Amino acid sequence: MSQELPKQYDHAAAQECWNAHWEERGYSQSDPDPDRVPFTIVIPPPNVTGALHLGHALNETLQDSLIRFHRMRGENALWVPGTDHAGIATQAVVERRLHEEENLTRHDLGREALVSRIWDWKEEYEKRILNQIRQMGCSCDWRRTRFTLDETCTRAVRQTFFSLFSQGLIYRGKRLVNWDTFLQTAVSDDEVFYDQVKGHFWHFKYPVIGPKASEPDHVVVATTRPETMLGDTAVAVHPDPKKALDKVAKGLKERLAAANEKEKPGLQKQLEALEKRYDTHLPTLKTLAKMAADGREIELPLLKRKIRLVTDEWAKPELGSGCVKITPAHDPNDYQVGLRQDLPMINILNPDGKLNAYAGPYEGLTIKQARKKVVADLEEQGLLLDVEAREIELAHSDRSKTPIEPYLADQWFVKMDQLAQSAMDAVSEGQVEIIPARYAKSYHDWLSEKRDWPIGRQLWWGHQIPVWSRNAAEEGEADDLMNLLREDKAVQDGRVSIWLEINEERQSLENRDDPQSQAAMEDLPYGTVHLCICSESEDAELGKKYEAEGFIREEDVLDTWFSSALWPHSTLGWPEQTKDLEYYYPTSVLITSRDILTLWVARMVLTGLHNVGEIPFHQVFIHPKILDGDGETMSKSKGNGVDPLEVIRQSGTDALRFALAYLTTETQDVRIPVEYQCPHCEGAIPQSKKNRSLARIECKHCKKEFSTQWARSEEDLGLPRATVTSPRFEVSRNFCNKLWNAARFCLMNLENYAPAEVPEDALEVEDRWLLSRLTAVTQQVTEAFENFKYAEAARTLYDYAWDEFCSFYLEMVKQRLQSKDEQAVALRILAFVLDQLVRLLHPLTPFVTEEIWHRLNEVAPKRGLSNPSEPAESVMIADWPVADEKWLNPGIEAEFACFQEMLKGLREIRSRQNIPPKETIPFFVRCDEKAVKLIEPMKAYFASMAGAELAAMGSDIKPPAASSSFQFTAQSAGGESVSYEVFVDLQAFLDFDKEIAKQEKEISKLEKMIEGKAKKLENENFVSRAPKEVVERERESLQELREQVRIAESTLGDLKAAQQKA
RNA sequence: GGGCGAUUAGCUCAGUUGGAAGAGCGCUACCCUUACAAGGUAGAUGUCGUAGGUUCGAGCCCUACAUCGCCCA
Repeated sequence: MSQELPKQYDHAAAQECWNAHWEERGYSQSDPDPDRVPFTIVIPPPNVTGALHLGHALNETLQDSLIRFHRMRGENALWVPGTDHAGIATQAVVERRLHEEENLTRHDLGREALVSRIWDWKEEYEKRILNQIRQMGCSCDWRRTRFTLDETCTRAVRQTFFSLFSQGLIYRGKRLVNWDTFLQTAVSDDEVFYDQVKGHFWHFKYPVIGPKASEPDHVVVATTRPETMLGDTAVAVHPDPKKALDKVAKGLKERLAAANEKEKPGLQKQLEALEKRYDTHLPTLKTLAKMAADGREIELPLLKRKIRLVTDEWAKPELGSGCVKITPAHDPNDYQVGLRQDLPMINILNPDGKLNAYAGPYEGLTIKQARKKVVADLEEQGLLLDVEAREIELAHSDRSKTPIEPYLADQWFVKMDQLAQSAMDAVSEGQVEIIPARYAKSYHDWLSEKRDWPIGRQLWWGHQIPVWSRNAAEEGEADDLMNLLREDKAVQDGRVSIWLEINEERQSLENRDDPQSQAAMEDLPYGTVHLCICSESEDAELGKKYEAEGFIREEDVLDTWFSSALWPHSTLGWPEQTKDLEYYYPTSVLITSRDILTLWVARMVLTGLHNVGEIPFHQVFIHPKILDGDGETMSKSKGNGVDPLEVIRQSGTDALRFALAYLTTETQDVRIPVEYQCPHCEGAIPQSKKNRSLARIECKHCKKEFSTQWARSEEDLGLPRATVTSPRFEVSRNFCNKLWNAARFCLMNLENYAPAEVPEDALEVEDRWLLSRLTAVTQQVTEAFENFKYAEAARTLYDYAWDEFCSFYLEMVKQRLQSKDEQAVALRILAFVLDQLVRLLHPLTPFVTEEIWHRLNEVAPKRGLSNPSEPAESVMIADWPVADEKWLNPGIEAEFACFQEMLKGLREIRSRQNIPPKETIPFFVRCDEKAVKLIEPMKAYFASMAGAELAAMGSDIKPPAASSSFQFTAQSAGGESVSYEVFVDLQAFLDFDKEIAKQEKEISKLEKMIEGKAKKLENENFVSRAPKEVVERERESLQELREQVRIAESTLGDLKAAQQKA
C-alpha cells in the first residue's frame, strides 16, 4: 500500500486525472429538474483581451467553492461559463499588434479584415481562458459556454435594443464625448484615467468690440489648452461677482475659525488675497457683467470672429481675471455653459485629432502644432500676457494611453431615468442583496445620478447598432418621410421601429438671429429619421430596401456593457421563453469584484427588470481585490502580475484556491507580495517598485543575471527568464501536503478496517473530543459558506485538520492501532472523520480531496458511525456533512484542554532542559481525587507524546528534591475548576541555573498579574459597577494566581536547596 | 472635493456581545520519532497609527488628526 502512496502529494497528476474524470461523468452538468431547487451562478465573463490573472483566479475560486458547496447540499447547481468580447479593449490590442508587427492601421486593413483578425484573436484567447478556468478546477456546465458576441447573445442584444428603441428609451444626440484620437473612438468615462503632467497656463487678451467710455477695451482669459480658443464661442463673467466673492470669503472665514495652527497661515493668506480682489478686480467684473447684459461682443483674435460676452456662474471671480473663455465643443464645463446660454458649439477637430476647417488657417495641424502656432501668433499680436508653468490633471484614454480630447459628436444613449430607478428599488426593497452591505451605498449613489448611458462606440468589433438613418433637410421633408414610413408594412407589423431626431444644434441656432448663426444653420439638416430593424435575419432584405431609399446603416457598435448587461438572462436563452430561463432565472448569486459594481451589476439589474420583468440574482457578493506587497493593484503593465498558471505549476490548484480563500476576509484587500524566482539558483528576490520595471536583474544569491517580462533586446532575451511568484502560496501548499499525508496514514492503517456501528460507550475520550470538535467545525464551516465567509471556512478547516486531527488525534490513535483489540473502533472513527473532513474541504481543494476520496472508497467502501453505508463514487457529488449535535460535548472539550495543557507543560520542561528524546522523564501530579480521574485515562499519552512517565498522582504528593514544576487550573467536564501542580523529577538532568531563572521569571510575571488584579479589585468603582460574575471571576482568578506564586516559590526554594547540595 | 475601507509581531493577516492580544511565514534551539523535513517539539518577538472622549474597564464604541488604498467628481 505505501508503495502506491507517495510521500508528497502529486498535484499535477491529480488535477489531470480528476478533471478528465469529472467531465466524463458530467457531474457539473445541470438540467432543469422541477423536483430539485436550483442554485445558479453566471460567471462574470472574463474578456478575451488576454489571459487570466490572479484577480480572476480569486473570482473563479470563490464561485466554484460556492457551487461545489451547494451541489453537495443536493441543490441543482448550475454554473454558466463564458467570455466577453470587450469591444474596445480587444480591438485596441489587435490594432496595437497590427501596428507593431506590420506597421498597418485598421484603415489599411478595412473593416472586414480587421474584424476577422479580431475573431482569430478571440478564438485563441477564449480557448486559453476556458482552459485556465478548467485548470482551476472550475465545475462549470461547459455545454452552456457563451460568448457575448455569439448567436444567442446577439439575439438578446438585438431584441433589447429594439425594445428600448421602440419605447423611446434610446435616442441619438450631440454630446461631448471623451475622444480617443489614437483609436478614433469615444470612450466612456470609466475608460478614462487622470495623470499629472507638466503643462502651462497661458493668459490671453481678447479685444472688446466697441467699448464705451469707462469700459475696458479687452478681457483677460487663461487656458491650459490655447488651441481650443479657435473653438471659443463666448467669454463668460459671473452675473453677480460681488455676491460670489462674498460667498467665497464667508466660507474661508468659517474654515479659518475652525482651522488648527498649522492650517491657519495658508488660509489667512488666501483670505487676504481674496479681499484685495474687491479693489483690484471687482469693479471691472461688475462693468463686464453689465456689458454682457447689454449684449456687448468680443472679437476672437486670430480668426477675427465675433463671440458673445455672457454672464454665467461658471465664471469664478475669485480666480484668475474672473473671466473665462467658453469652448462648448471641447470642454465639459463649457459645454454646460453652452447649453445654458444657447451658444453655438464649434467642433474644431477631425476624428484623427487634426484641426478641421473651422480652425481656418490652422486647418490640418495636429493639436500640438496648433498649440505652438496659436501661442506664437498671439504673442506676435501682443495678446499674450503671461505663461505660468503648471501641473495639470490630464485625462488619458485607458485603452490607448493617449490624452483624451473632449469632442462634440453624435452619440447613442439609453435614457436612464426609469431604468435606474427600477434598479435602485430592487436593492432598497431587498430583492437584491449586496454583500457586504456597505457597497449598496455606492450602487445607489451612482444610479441616483441617472445619467444617460452612452452606448455607441466608434469601433468595428462588436454588435453593430441596428439603425438605419437618413437626414431630412427641412421640416416638410422629415414629415413626408415619417408619414411614408408609417405606411410601411414592416413598420406596421412592428418589425421596424422609427424615430425622428430633431437636430438640436440647428434648433439652438434658430433661436438666435445674428447672421453668423443663420449662416451656420444653413449647413445643418432639420433632422434625421432613424429606423431600427428588430431581427437580424431581416437585415439583408429590409436593410437593402431602406438603403435603396437613401438610408444609411449606422457604423458604430454597441458598448460591450450593453451585451454583458444581459448576461444573466441572455445566457439562459432569452428572448425565447426557454425552460432554462424559467427554471434558473433569477440566478442565485453573482460574485464579482467591486470595480464593476456600477458599470455592470447595476446594468444587469435594470436590463433584467426591463427584459424579463425580474431581478437577475438574489445576492451579489463583492470580493476583495488582489494587490501586490506594496498595496498596488496587480497588472501586467506594471510588471507585478503573478500568473495563476505558474502558481498552479509550482504549488497546485488546490494550494492556489485555498490560499486565495484563506485571504478573502470581508474588509481587507488581498495582498500578495511578489518575488522573482532566480532561474539559476531558484533563490527568491523580492520584487520592488524599482526592479519590477527592469529588463534584467542580478540575483542577489548567485550573482547571475536573469531577464524579466520586459526583455526586448537580443542580449536580454538571451538570458533565462525568472518566474514571477509569491511566497504566499506556500502555506496552502504545505497544508495540502499535510492533508495528503494524514490521509496516507489513515489509508495505510485502514487495511484492517471493518465497518460496523459504533456505540457511544465504545468511545475513548479522544474519540469523543474529536467528534465534538468535528461537529462544531461542520457547523462553523457550513455557516461560513452560507455567508460568504471564505477565510473563516478555510481557517477553521486548516486549524481542525492540522492542529486537532493531525497533531493530536492521529498521534494518540497510533497506540490503539498497534493493538488488535482496540484497533477496530479507532479505525471506524478514522474512516469516518477523514470522510467528513474531506467533504468539508472539497469546495476549497477539489483535487486532493477527490484523490483521497477514491482511495478511501477502496479501503473503506462502507463507513459511518451509526449506519455504515456506501458513499458516493465521487466526493464532488457526495452529501455535505450535517452536524449531529449529539456529538457536541463541551465537557469533554474542557477535559481535553486540560490534557493538552499538561502535555504542553511537560514538553516545555523537556525542551528547556535539553533532555534527549530517548530519555523518559518521571513526573508527579498533585491534585484532588476528581482531578485524578480526569487525567488517569490519558496516562499512556503522556508517555507516547511527551516521553513522560506519570510516577504518581494524588493530593498528598511530595515534590521530588530536584524538580521542575508548573501549575495550572482547568475546567472539569462538570464546569468546576480543578487545579494541578506538576513536578518533573529532574534528578538526572537538571540544569539548575536555567530552571531557577525560569521559575523567577514565572514568579515575577505572576506577581505583576496579581498586582494588576488586586488593584482592580480594590477599585470601589469596579467592584460596585461591574457585573457580579465578572467581579467574582476576578476574585477567583486572583486567588489562583496567589496559589500559583506560593507553589512556584516553594519549588524555587527546593531548587536552590538542591543546587546547594549538588 | 465627496464616499468607502485600512492601520495589530520583521512580513501577510485573524481577533465573536468591551473583561490583561493570536495564527502562518520568517527567526532561535533541539529532533531524519515507522503519515508528513512541504515535518515535529519548544522558545523569543507587540506604545494594537496619533491625540482626546465614553466606561469600573477600550485593539474593539465615539470625535479629531495622520498615513495608505479604492470608488466617484
